[in-house]
Amino acid sequence: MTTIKDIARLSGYSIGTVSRVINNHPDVSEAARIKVEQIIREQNFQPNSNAKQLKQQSNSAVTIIVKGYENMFFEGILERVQAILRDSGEDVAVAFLDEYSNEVQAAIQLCTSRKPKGFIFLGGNLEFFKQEGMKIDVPCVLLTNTAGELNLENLSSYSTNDEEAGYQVIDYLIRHGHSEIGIIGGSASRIGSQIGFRRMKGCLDAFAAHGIEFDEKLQYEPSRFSMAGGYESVKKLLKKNPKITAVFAIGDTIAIGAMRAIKDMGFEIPKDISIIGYDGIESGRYTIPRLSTIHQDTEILARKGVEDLLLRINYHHPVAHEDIPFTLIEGESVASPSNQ
Amino acid sequence: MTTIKDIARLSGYSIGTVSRVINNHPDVSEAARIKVEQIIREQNFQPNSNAKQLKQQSNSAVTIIVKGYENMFFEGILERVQAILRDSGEDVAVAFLDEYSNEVQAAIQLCTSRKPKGFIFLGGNLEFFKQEGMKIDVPCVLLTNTAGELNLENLSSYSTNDEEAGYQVIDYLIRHGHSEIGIIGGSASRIGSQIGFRRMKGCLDAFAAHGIEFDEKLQYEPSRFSMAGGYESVKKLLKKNPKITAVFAIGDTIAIGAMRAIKDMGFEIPKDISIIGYDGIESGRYTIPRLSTIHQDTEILARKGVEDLLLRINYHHPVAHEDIPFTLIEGESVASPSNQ
DNA sequence: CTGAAAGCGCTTACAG
DNA sequence: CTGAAAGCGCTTACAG
Repeated sequence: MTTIKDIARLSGYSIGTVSRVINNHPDVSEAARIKVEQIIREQNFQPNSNAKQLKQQSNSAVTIIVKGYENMFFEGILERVQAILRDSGEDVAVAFLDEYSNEVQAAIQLCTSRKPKGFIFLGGNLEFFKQEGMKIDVPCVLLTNTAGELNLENLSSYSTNDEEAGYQVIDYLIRHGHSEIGIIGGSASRIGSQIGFRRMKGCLDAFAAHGIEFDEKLQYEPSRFSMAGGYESVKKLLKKNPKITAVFAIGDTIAIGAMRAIKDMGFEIPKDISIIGYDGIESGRYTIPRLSTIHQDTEILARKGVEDLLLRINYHHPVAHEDIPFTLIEGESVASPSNQ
Repeated sequence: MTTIKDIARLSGYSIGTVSRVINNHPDVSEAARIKVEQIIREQNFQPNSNAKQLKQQSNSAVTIIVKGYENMFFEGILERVQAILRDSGEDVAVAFLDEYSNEVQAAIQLCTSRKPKGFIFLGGNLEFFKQEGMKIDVPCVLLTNTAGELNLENLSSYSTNDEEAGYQVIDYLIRHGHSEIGIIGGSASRIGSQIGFRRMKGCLDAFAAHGIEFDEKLQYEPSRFSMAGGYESVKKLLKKNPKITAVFAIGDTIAIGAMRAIKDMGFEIPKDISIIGYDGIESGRYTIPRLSTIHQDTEILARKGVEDLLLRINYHHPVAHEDIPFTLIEGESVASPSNQ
């Protein structure tokens, strides 16, 4: 195997100088840089990352923590994040966690055993970060949830403005003539740290703005972020409240499960029941009928998240919290209620 | 940070002995083992994996190479493989590759730069493995394709019997009264190394067994393993051959895209056109109508693959090639042709 | 700008 | 069964 020693010997420079060239140190002569780079290319030399990391006291891998299995939206982001990271020469480790597990504790443990350079969280509960987020001693980025109010020195976040989007969804449904609107998804707890809560908050504002009442008991049903979750929760919801004419599923994965349940209950979408999702996943463009939804830009989310993390790992940039744009996509799953 | 040095000091034994305890070496006294293990527990000590791997000349991470973006079947396996590997205490790195890229070359490169312990391939082209598979110097497992005939010393494989399953699919459609059957998916090349080809082979046998002709020009259309691919390919197929009454998509992801296209062309499923997929992904149970398909057991696939890899990494077990069972799931997407 | 050298935290012959 | 020591391939003060 070719090591830095070989490159040193072959180039006529010392190991130290070769190392400096590899790491783009400024204090290297042009001549040395050119010569060393040439030899590296000739030998197709790859520095041993274990040795490098041993010195630098960190593992090369950026770890992506995905909260929830079979959440298709996260799968899409994961693919992009991984690809961008790889193009930047970074190693990528992945850990899938249950939707309800403590991702911060998992990260803390990984810090001592694997020493990753940084974390990207796909989904996260702010409550966990508030409790012991600072125990994670490497840069973190939270995607699809806002952590601005936590003000942690090691946590950036990028997400759509969930509140604003929630508002637009309900406003959109109301403008289509719906007044008995159901909402599914998220956990029932009112901690305010869950993504579902922020979307819900926007919904409530929209109901209030239109002077329409919203009875959580009769119009809300919690659900896991899965198709099975959506299937069960919408069934419960429509059974306990047959007056509902439109459903907002706070994730497309949930919405797709719900569509199937609505169909199984004998209703037509959107004639009998309208449904709108959130995320804008690829699958939603192929459902029958096509799913109306709030589209989050996966590409921007992934790119901003990785860029932020790398700048903080390599150049100690400060944390940032940014909204990324969203658009309401009109599919075929929303219509005016037929009894109008 | 606690290092092996601290454990040595605290336990009263040398670094060497501590290392032997950690690595379960036989030549350690019972007393030493107990004492050292106690201190390790007290200190919550985690060995530095970089140092370990530097010595052992390998990286801890098992790397999963996923061939193709947005292939929902692979995403499901990925989640399970990652979880099982993590439960075994293994680090997991992931690399998503384009469906048509050379995964073997990618692996060879990773070997020199990252030194993984082993690879799990989700999808793979046998041709690439035949050419330079032996250049990968760590154990490999190929999932969802059979590599038995290649007889490589470093490659195990687990998959359904694609030929048998392909046979059953066509047999099933023919028994439903279809004779003009279209097939979509896979690449047009007849190398015989692609998964599509094996399924196709079984299909051809079934046509022959029933004495029905199959004109590849008029009844086959290649497609990427994506919903967009399925959408486009079935459109082409039905345009060039309007007599088709049933379509076999060799992957559920393709099938879901195709269903949407069929609908957009003004046909009803299964009244006008029947469709059947392959894989048995979760999403197929929520489509409208539900997708009929060949179900591969993700759990078994993931578990066998990981088990095999670990046994070969740790105990130098021999390679294996095994068929895993499949079942034809009758959804709602296949009916008898209406003009019968 | 460059080189010699210490040291990161481990593993593993070697000697006893 | 145990310890002392070399060495894995790098990075980085330090000295010049």
